[in-house]
Amino acid sequence: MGMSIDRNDAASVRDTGGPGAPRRHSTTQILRAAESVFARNGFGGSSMAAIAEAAELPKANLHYYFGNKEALYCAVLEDILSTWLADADLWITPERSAREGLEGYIRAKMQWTRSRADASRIFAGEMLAGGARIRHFLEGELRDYVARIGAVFAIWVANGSMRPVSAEHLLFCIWAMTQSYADFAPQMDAVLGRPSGLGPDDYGLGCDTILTLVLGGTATEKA
Amino acid sequence: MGMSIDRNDAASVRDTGGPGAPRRHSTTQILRAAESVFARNGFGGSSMAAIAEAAELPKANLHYYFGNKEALYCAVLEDILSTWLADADLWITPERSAREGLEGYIRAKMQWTRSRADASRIFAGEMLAGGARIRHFLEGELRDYVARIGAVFAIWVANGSMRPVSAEHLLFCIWAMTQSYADFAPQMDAVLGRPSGLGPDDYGLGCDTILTLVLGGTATEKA
DNA sequence: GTCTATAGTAAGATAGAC
DNA sequence: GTCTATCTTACTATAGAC
Repeated sequence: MGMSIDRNDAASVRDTGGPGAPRRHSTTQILRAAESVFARNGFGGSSMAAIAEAAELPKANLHYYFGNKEALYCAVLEDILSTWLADADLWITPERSAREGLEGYIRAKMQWTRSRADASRIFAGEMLAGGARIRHFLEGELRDYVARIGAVFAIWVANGSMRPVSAEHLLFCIWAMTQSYADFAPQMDAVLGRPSGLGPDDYGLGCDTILTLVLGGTATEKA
Repeated sequence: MGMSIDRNDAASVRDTGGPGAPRRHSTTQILRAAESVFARNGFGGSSMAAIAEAAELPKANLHYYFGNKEALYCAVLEDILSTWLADADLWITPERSAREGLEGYIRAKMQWTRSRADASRIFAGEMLAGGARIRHFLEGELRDYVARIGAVFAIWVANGSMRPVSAEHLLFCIWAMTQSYADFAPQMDAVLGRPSGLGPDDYGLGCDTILTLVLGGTATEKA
């Protein structure tokens, strides 16, 4: 009467790398396809059939692995949120100066936006929809994260390397600017005349512009 | 064999204020409801039934006035785009200093975001979806608008009231920051602990933060 | 575990009475 | 012009063969 390892229940299978490998392959394939489809069409605008086609898998497999559309969408969201909070604890520390910390954080956020553009779009779409499905994240982890960063900002202000600003609103601004390079990409492509998307130089100039604003607006000469 | 004025074709009826009044009332009602529903659910996630219910009108009336869902959505978009370009020509002028012009422009954009939050969300949603329906706007009017503003920025740089920055990227940043106060409202509500939405003080502090960044990063002492 | 076939439902759109 | 009833399609989800 030990635990059955191979029963037909999606949640129970261990990711051992052996028998779980095909499952891992399928779920990864599905999650990847779902991220791409949800990013463009939002939750309501995406069909399970479209995701199945993008994943090159029969429609029924999606239900086998994730149950229903809502659960699949939430799985995609969870995957995104798990990477969203990275980088701050690395860069926003009392040991660094405001200038050094903010620059590192902004560059890291910009890199996240570039490497995970669809994730950024799904996050934005969920916000437009009211954010009900990530309430626990917004009011819990994210709020704590902002408080933690705010505490470091306060230290930077105290030791004179940062001008006093609202930590919350400064972060809102940084997130808005960096993520807009994914969320509003069509606008930028059109204005800059890049029919096939922005290139490294565009992201570089965009990042420099954000740094100019944030450092110019917050860092002191001492920073 | 003259033109028939009162035939049952939606496009042919003049908006004279007399017989056209009920039509105007219905179309306004529908557009208002559609803006609210599309803002939250995107194009694909919104149903004609939901819009009809919000407009307190039978579903068939929507098709009578707008033909189909796509046309209704585009009508909403057109209405939004027609107000999006306002304010720049008023504030971004060579006669003003960089500081004065940018501050006026940013305050106006922030006011637009507050008064037309759903419009901002629909614009964002269309961008997430790829922006195919507003290509002509992005590549035409918007691009010209950016070029016009860029010319004034160049003058400001030349007369020493502005530090050299990329006009395009600076505008991207300003739009991203101001519009995020509508698009990402749930995030801000959660982080700031405002269950019933941001208040005037929050928008004031947000606007001040944006001004600190933009003016601190671009305006010279001379501005 | 994988896939085909299908049940059940919701959506866009229209016909036709009033 | 307005609204009810309905047609047709597309979607979510599942049953059941393999």
